[in-house]
Amino acid sequence: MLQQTQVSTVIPYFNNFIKNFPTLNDMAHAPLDKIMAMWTGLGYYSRARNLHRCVQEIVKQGGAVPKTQEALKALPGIGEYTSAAILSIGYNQPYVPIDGNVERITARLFAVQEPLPSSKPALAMLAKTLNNHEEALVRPGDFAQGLFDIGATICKPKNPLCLICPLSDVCKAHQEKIADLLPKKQKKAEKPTKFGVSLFIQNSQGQLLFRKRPEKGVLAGTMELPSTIWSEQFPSLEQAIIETDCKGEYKKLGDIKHVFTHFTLKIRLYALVGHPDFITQDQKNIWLDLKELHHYPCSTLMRKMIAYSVKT
DNA sequence: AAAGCGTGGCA
DNA sequence: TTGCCAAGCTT
Repeated sequence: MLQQTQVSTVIPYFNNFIKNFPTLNDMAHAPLDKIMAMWTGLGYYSRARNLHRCVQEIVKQGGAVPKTQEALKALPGIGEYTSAAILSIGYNQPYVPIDGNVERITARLFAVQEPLPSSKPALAMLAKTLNNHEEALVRPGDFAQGLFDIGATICKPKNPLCLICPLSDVCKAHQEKIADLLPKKQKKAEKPTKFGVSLFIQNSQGQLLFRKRPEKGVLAGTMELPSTIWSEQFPSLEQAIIETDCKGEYKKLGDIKHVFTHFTLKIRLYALVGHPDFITQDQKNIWLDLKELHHYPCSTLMRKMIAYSVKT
């Protein structure tokens, strides 16, 4: 959960997961659908599948979380960082988990001028030397937590609080008064904007028409309103009706904007006038009361669209 | 190996 | 408003 996600965001999700799945065994035997539904709003939905597969694999192997980095990294969703975090915090082994905080601290401590991400290997080499002190090696977990907390609260990306930093004595960037300029970043490509049309379709019982997105790609496996693919410009309503196979008379509701990591999305919303007579009950068409939507995985984008449609 | 993959908070 | 960034992993 914490991968690329702030602690304050994770806490309520974490508590809910622990309540529903007190043991690895509980989660391993839960349906993926339930885990996906509980992940609603947290983003990066492949993490939910990986977590489920990971727990199932551990239970299959006997139920003990592996104690070697090699075995941990072989599990779905666990890479260099997470394996090191488990080993240091969970098993008190002398690993240094290298996240964005540790990279930033390291870049400043050693005044690394090379920009991210190409400096990652060099920063990793340097970061792995940070625990070469007796106190650090006695309590590897506390040492790792300490690095995270310094990064999050003192050695911040902007306006680092060097005046109260316990590392300022040994920080090369601070000595050179360039802490706030590091780490340097390579320029990112400009975000493209994509456009789509989505349809708000309610039946006579007040249920909404949903479909399930493909298991790969953006928002994989989450529920969505019938939608066109997202392309270079707004598709016409006619195109949307053909593409979604939802014939009928529609009225325009308005446009919604949503920002993803690597593109911006603009969605034009239409609502069906009256009730549909064209939708057959089949595999891809799913009618849901809004009250039962929480049993299904649903992106924040889709919740935004639904809220907008209901209000309009 | 570079790109794909969410969302929310904050300057 | 916009851009940055967060306890990264996968392909």
